[in-house]
Amino acid sequence: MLREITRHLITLVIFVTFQQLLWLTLSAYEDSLFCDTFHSEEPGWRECNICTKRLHCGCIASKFLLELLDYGGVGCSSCARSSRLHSRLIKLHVHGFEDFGCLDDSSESISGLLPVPHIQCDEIPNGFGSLTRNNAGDMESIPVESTVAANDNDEGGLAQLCRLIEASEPSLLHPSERANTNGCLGQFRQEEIRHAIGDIGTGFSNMTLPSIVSSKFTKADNMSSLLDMGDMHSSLSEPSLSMALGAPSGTTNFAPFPGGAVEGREQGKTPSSFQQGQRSRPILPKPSKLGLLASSENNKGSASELRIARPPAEGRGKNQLLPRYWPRITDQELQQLSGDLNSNIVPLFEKILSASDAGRIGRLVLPKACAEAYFPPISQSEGIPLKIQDIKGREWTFQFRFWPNNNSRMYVLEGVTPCIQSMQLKAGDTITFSRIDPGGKLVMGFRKSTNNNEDAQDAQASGLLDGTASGETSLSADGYIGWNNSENHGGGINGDLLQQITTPTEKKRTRNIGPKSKRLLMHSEDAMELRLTWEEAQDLLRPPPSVKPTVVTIEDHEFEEYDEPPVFGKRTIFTSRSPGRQEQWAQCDDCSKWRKLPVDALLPPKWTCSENAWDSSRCVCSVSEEMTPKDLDNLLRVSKDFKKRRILESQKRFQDCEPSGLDALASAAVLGDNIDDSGEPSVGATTKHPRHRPGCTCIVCIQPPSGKGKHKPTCTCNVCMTVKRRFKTLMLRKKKRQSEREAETSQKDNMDHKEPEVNGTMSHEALHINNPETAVSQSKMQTEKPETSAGQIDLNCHPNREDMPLDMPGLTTMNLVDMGNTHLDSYIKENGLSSLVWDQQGDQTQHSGESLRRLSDEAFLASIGWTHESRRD
DNA sequence: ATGGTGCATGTTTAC
DNA sequence: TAAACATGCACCATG
Repeated sequence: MLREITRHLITLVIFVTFQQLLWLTLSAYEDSLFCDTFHSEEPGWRECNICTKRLHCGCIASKFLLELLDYGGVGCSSCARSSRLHSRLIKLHVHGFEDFGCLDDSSESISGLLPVPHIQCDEIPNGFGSLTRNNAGDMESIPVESTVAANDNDEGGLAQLCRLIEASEPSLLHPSERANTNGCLGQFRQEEIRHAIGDIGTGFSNMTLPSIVSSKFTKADNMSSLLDMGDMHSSLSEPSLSMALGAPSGTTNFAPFPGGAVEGREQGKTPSSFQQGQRSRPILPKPSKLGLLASSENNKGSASELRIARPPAEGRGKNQLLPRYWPRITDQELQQLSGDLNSNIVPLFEKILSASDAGRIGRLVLPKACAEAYFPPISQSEGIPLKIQDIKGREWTFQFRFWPNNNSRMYVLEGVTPCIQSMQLKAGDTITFSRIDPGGKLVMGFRKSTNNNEDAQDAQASGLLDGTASGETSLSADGYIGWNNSENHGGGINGDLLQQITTPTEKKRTRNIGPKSKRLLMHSEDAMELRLTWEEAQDLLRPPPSVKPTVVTIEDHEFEEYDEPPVFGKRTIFTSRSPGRQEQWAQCDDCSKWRKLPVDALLPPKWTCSENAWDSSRCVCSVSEEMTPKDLDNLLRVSKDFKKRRILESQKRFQDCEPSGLDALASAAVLGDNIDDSGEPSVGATTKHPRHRPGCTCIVCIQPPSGKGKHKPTCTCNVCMTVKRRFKTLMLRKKKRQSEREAETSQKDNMDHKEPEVNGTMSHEALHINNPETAVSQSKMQTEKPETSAGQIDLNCHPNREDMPLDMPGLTTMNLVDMGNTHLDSYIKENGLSSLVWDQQGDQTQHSGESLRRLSDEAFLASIGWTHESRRD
């Protein structure tokens, strides 16, 4: 690590030193600067085609081992290996930069070549390239724009260089190195790095082809290979090249901007660009992340399609359009589209769908500038219906409107859900808007992001879905305006060529990553998964080992407080095969055998038989299980029942403390909330579980101590009101279900008596009792289908219970239990199960006893209107 | 209970 | 720092 840092620092110093020397030397030449387009007038001198400034290449070469080439470019004066390249590339071959791979003649990389595209005369002093390494490990150069280099004086060369390296090759520096670098320089702000990225990216975006070429054609001095590859990619690259270079596009119908890309604020910043653009000067749009995208996409491989952000077409206020909304359509796509539609397609803008855009609300937020530029003007908030044709020719009518927002407007397209769904778009995909000329008909298309959701989320969370989001991989050529692969109309585009790979480093910048953004996109499935995982985790929480809790007594109630966070423990199950005797069982991680443990045993996350300190006879995996498989099945089932019974026991404890009916309900609610019905193994036998910590806002913790007389029937505290409200709701719901069920039952009776009531709830209960296996599965079903469960339980309720007043003073847990048992007895007798008698002492066989207890538990829960569903509430 | 609507608000980004 | 924008949320309508 240290060596790496040192190596980089040395490299930086050398690099900067060289840069400073170059600067000084070039400055000495004053007007003798060179351009990327120059011609030879006399030996040793080159003159810029544009500004006619002259550069005596020989002097430079002699000092810096550079030389200008007759056919354009700069080569190493010693090896001349990099002497030939595209005329718009200036290549610097710098000795002494072995670290970047130069001077390695055998290297397959572009080592040591510093193509500096579009260098203009006034850029040369700062126009030094830094190196980056593309995905394939090839070396590429990244031009340093004047804006960055201008800071050189402020930050110092080293800082700039570090920044450039950082920006151009985030992976080059290890994070720690990065930190060190930042630290030592003390002035590297992420912001600046970001700008550097943008700057560099812009350069790339404008040198798309050259950069690719230079990176791909490792024998860069081999013009033939360049040409060969150029032929191979000519269809792809040339149009983009022409676009990128700002040359008048003769190969595309897309030429809607008289001023090219240099417009708006760009004009002010690069005034010469416009002029030069008239002379086939490269377009130098404002540095933007877009450029980074282009560059990143350009890095993706030799066969990458070049998706260049196009400056917007003419429109109102088009000058204010952010580059992120610039349409990125390849000329190839454009040509194909125009051909397919037999018209001239004018890309207007595009937008990456946000979660809310793609959501069910059906509102697509339009970029304000885009909406005002390309959509009809609207003065009323209600807006106007806007017809937009999709790529299948279907015409959609959206409501184009706006909302007042902070003295501004927020434009939306309403009613886009059907369209979005028909295109099967999701957050992260890009929707595009184009115009068909003549006629001005609006057309919408899309580009699918083949990345998964999390990528989109990443990008979204990190604010990268603004054009730099690289979720748009595998961009279909047809897809720009909606021709997805399945609907490919042909066009001879090799899909493979369009595969684009995104590097993580391009996706994620140091900014906006992490919890800073609260807008993490979480899809429902993910949220559900997370929730379940969280719940599972909750069940596995254990008090921190070897940490004694601080017992705080508040109004006669003891609360355990832990200074340490809880720890995860191994899942165990609790059961009570005989009355009053609780057991804990754990499964060995090695042999999967179940071992019995003391109830109070807490296991680490990983536990094996060898750690079974409580049973020396079963402390090795080779020893058989204590239980038969059948017992094991029962055990698992009983475990679930045990959990439910704990509810009863806890409620009994509350009842012993003279609880009111509300207390019982509240207690049930609390327990129900905390003890899920999932049948999952429970934590140790303590109700003061460690999850309740200071600051916890769960219902247990916010509830005032419910000691004696704390909650009277007339109490209107939040807890009581909540419980009352919930109870009332449950009763109403229950009553409704009851009536529905009665109607259903009577209807069934009238219809058919032949078919046994297999699907009826009673049969289910009977099966529970007669068939333990079924009982287990059914029990599981109950867990998974709370509604069904509730339905079953309802049959056990006392008919009069429906009218039971909420505040009935006599409503105690014991009453409820009694009622439940009464109902159960009735139910059993009614169903011919009189042989199975509820035995409080547990003298029954294990199966029936547990089943009955379970039924009793369920009956109790039902009797208080407490269903799985309500517990989840 | 669910979904639509309009607006408010917090976050991000560009200047 | 202000504008833009993504999303939250209250309110209302509907089933």
